[in-house]
Amino acid sequence: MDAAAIREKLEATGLRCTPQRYTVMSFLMAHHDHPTAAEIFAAVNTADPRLSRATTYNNLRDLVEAGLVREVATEGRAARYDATGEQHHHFICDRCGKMEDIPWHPVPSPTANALGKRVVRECELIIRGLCTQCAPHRRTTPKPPTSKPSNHRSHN
Amino acid sequence: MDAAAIREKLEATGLRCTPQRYTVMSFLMAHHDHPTAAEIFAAVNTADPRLSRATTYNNLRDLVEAGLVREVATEGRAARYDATGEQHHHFICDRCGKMEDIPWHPVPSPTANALGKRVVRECELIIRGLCTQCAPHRRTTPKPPTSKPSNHRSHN
DNA sequence: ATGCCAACTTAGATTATGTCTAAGGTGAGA
DNA sequence: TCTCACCTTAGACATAATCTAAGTTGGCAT
Repeated sequence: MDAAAIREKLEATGLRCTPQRYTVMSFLMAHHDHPTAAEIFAAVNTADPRLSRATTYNNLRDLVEAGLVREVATEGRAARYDATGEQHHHFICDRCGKMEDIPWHPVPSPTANALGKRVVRECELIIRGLCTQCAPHRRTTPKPPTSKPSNHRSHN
Repeated sequence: MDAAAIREKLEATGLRCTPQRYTVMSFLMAHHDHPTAAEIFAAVNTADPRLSRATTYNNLRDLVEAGLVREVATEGRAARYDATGEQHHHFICDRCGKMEDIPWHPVPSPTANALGKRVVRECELIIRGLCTQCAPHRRTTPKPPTSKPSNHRSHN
C-alpha cells in the first residue's frame, strides 16, 4: 500500500497523518508477525530517531481506537499488534510459544441461547498445538532456538 | 473437589502437594473468572500470609507446565489463569474489556491444507462484541463502571 | 536415625512493559 | 497572524513478572 493510501486511511478516521503516525502504521502494515510495542518502537526509532517511545505507544493506542490496528490476544505479557487487513485465525505453539496466522475460514457462532443478550462482532479461532518446527520433536528437548525463555526454577 | 482429589491431581504430575501449592490450586478451582496472578496472590496471601508472591508465581508456572492450569489469552497486560476443568470458549467485550466464558461447542479445525505439518491439540473460540451490560448502551458514553481505565491522552 | 539432596519457599532486588506529566511543537481555520 | 486542538517528547512513574541468594522440608540411601 502506498503512502497516499495510508494517509487517506488515517484521515478517514479523523487522525492527522503525522510523520510519526505514518511510520508506525506503515511498519505495521509491512509486518504481519504480530510485533510487540517494544519491537515496533525499536524498529521505527531506528528508522527515525525522532520517534519517541511515548509517541509509539500513543500512536498504537490511537490506531487501535480508530480500528486500523488490532491488539491480538496472547498469553505473553507484551501486547502484540496487527494491522487489520484481511481476517485470520491464530495458531499458538505449545512448545515454543510462536504465534502464526492461519487463513481465514468462517466459524460457527455459539447458539443465541449461549450468548444471551451479547452482541457478537466477530469470532476468531485460537488453535493450539505444535508448530511446523516443533511437531517433529514432540516432547524431546524443552525449547527450540528463539522462544519464550521459560527458564523454570533452575535453582542453584 | 475435595482435598484428597487435589492432592492426587498434583502428585500424578510429579508435583509435591505443599500447603502453598494446594492453596493456589484450590483457589483456582474455586474461581472461574480468570483471575490475574496479582489477584490470586492477594487472595491466597490473605488466606495464608505465609504464602509469598514469588511462590504464587512459581506455583502458577509449575501448574501451567503440568497442564493443570492454563494461562488464558487476553489483550490485557496481566496474565490470567484458569483451572482446566471443562473446556469453554471466551467472549471479550469490546467496550468494557470483560472476559466471560461461553459454553463449549466443538468448532471446525482449519483444513489440513492450511495447517501444513502443524499438530493441533485444541481449537478455542474468541468471540468479540458487546457484553450483556454494554450491549444496550451501544456507542453512547465511553465506559461502564469497573473496566480498563482507557483514559486516552486526555492532555491538560 | 541420620545426613543428603532435590524440591520447594521466601523477601527483596531487578527487569520488562506500559502510562503519565509537563512542556513544547504544528497546522488549519478564524 | 493568532489560536487552539492535536500531537510529540523526555523522563518520571506505575505495574507485572522474574531473578537472586538464602533458608526449609521431606523422602530416601546409607
